[in-house]
Amino acid sequence: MSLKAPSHAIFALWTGLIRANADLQARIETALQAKGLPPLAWYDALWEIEKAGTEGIRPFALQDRLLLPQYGLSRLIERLVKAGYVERRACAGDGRGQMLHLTGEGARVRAAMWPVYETTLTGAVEARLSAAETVDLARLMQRLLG
Amino acid sequence: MSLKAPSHAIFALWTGLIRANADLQARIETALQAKGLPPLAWYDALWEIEKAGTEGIRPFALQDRLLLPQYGLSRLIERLVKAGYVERRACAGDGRGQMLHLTGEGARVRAAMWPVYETTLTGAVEARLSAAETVDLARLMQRLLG
DNA sequence: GTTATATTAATGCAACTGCATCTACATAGG
DNA sequence: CCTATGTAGATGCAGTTGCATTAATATAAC
Repeated sequence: MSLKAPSHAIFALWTGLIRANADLQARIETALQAKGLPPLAWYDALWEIEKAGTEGIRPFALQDRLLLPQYGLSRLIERLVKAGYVERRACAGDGRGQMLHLTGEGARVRAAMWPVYETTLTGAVEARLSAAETVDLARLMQRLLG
Repeated sequence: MSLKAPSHAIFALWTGLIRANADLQARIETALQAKGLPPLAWYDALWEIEKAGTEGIRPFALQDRLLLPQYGLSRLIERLVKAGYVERRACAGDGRGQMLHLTGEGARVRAAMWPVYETTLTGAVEARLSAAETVDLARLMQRLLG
């Protein structure tokens, strides 16, 4: 039978998690901001909408993927629309709903964000972890998520 | 010489980090809120101030430990003072500064938060990771932090 | 069809955050 | 002493978030 982890190990994990998250997030946001690009949260939304293609996608379907509450998503979409990156279209078959579509400008901005996002993140991780450690850490993190 | 981790492993790590952080944070905040206790951010501040004892502590000294910007800390302290959990006292030798002290009520609330915090966090982690995995994960996270 | 319940999305309001700036005091250089 | 620069902390404002509620439509029960 397995022993329980001592509380201090769990708290070391927890504080490490918080700090690593804050550190990486800050690096990415700073890099994006330095290039005059939108915040990271927009990237994920634009990407999910872009993947939906000509079909479009319903807001409620984005909710789980984006880890946002309903009103948070509603307002994020509102901003994306106002910025001209996303279009709302009526939803055939459900009068309550809407289909979201990426505009050309939205695609352009998403594409511009990607290399900044990617190089900042991989740069920061590779500076500190070997390939093997990265894989191990990713695997353990998945286990932590159940 | 070591190989670079493939980008997908780094992104798996990154999304795992975000989700694990959000998941644990949400559990703790929910548990605290369910007991009518203040948010998690208050705990750390109260605890640091409590550790400072009768000496008290200067706000700028809390900044690094609490991972807050200067104005964020200023306002957190403002709320803690208004709630009656913290006292500001004049700072001998530096007219700009102040010394922060925990009140009895502050200590009581901090103490009430602890078991909720602790059991929620350890419960969530122990449900998914063995002791060995927890230690490994904590160690790798430290490495990620440089 | 009518009523009850559920789902999609938006919104009023208060609290909170980020950014830039400001005030007050401290320290250094002349 | 006086001025210049640095540091501690607060704050105005605009933008964002959380919570609760609302509006509109859909589905289920009768």
